[in-house]
Amino acid sequence: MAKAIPSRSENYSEWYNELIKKANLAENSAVRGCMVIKPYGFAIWEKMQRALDDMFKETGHENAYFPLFIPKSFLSKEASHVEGFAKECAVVTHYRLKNAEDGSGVIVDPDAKLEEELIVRPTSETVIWSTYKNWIQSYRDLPLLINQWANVVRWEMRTRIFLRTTEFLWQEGHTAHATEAEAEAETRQMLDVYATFAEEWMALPVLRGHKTANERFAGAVDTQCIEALMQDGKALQAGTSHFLGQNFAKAFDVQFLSKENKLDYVWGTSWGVSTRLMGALIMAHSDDAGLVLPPKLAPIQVVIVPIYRNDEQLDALSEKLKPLVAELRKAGISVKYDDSDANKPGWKFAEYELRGVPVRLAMGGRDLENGTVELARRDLKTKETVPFDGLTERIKTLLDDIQQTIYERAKAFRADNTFRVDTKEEFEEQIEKGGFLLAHWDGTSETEEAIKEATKATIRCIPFDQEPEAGTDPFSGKPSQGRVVFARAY
RNA sequence: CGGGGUGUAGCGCAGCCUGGUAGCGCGCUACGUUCGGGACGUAGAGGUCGUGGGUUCGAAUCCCGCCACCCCGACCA
Repeated sequence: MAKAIPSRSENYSEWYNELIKKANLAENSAVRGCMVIKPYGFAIWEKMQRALDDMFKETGHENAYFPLFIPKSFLSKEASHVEGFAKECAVVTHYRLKNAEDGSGVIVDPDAKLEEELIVRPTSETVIWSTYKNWIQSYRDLPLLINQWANVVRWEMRTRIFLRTTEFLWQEGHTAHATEAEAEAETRQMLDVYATFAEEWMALPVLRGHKTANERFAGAVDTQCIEALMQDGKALQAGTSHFLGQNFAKAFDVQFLSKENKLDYVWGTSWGVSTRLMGALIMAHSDDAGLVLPPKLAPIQVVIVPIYRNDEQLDALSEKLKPLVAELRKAGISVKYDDSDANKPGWKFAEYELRGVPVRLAMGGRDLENGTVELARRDLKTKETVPFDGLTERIKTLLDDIQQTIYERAKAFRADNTFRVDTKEEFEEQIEKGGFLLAHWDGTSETEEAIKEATKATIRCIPFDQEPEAGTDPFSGKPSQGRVVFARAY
């Protein structure tokens, strides 16, 4: 047991950190708060990117790229936007280094001070809207549907690998529309894209809803989000979509001539998901033996382990297994055939469990005689001996089943950890245990703040499917029209 | 930014209190035996003890500064 990780119940954060390291997803870097994403981890991110990118394209978006640096003056054009991000911006002040006179190394050349300082983008609304001003003149230029894949920097006080790093990777969509209704529809459409991606690809059930004013994106009129529940009972915001109204259009003077020859400001949206999704993926499904990956995002879907005593046996197994590898690949399944002599089968079994490979196929001398293989599934940790013939179909079905089972399991977990609470006492007791709390809220920021102060819980969202229900806020005693979702969050 | 903890071989740690030849386990290399749930033997390689100063005949060990990382809180995707 050379590579065991701590259990979730022992220490959830240590389990999370160790799992990421041991499964070769990522590691901390020489730079504070920044991570190195390792090949295995990046392969998962690439699969996420691919799936999302396809969905963006299907909904009519195009990719582009805008600069890493933002002139300081841009950021201050939208008042609430700058207020939201000012505290966490990295600033470039100089453009040259030189050797120190005393030979102690390189120093910043004081003569190379930038006239206008540059901000490393914490998000790109400002630089993009300053560009849109030039791109948009007429209603014929609209809608403008752009996405970019990029890195951003937010100087956070406390970082946590994948969940909150100083630099992270993401995509940010930025669209401009002729009408308010169209921009609102776009905001909702992209949130639904995220929800579909989370549920169908990540096997992660999510709640969809609006953020409260407190939790809203700096510069947005409305922020919509998908919220997921992690195994430790904490909530995680997995994606956001913002209706920007005409805020950025006005800040950057982006106007267009309508069909009626009237000049008006365009309506905007922006939406994003980040490498934080990796954290969500890990925390939602994995267990004490390691990662559990949904087949649709697993870099390796099937690992094949031959069990042999000598070269002759390996040759005999390979002769049987290599055509299977080819057949599985032809069926679009990613397969690793691990015939390396470096480790014993038992070691390999543990290793691939740690790395979350959904299906393991083992074949030894006995199987060869019987025309069978051993098929093991990572999600349930069960295994069965099955006929060699018809394996490709069987594995395809199995992968689908695993994808479904992981999703259902996460959904059941969420159902078991969602509670309707009606009194302050119930609320305070339950929030300590974790989970989503459905409680009445009087709609005021003051009460929301007070609840956060008292319980560390925030309103994760006002669900789209909120049922109208008369009640009273358990904290303020004031009337409420419906329940919102509270939780402690990452 | 507050509170706590840790920095010694690739990884995990002991040694520090009480200064005196830098150690253990895993991993790594070679060879042999093994191989159906994290194998074993033999022989090896590998460390300016985070960093800068100080005390001392002598510092991983004592003193001061700095840096980094982790955990817990306040801010955030």
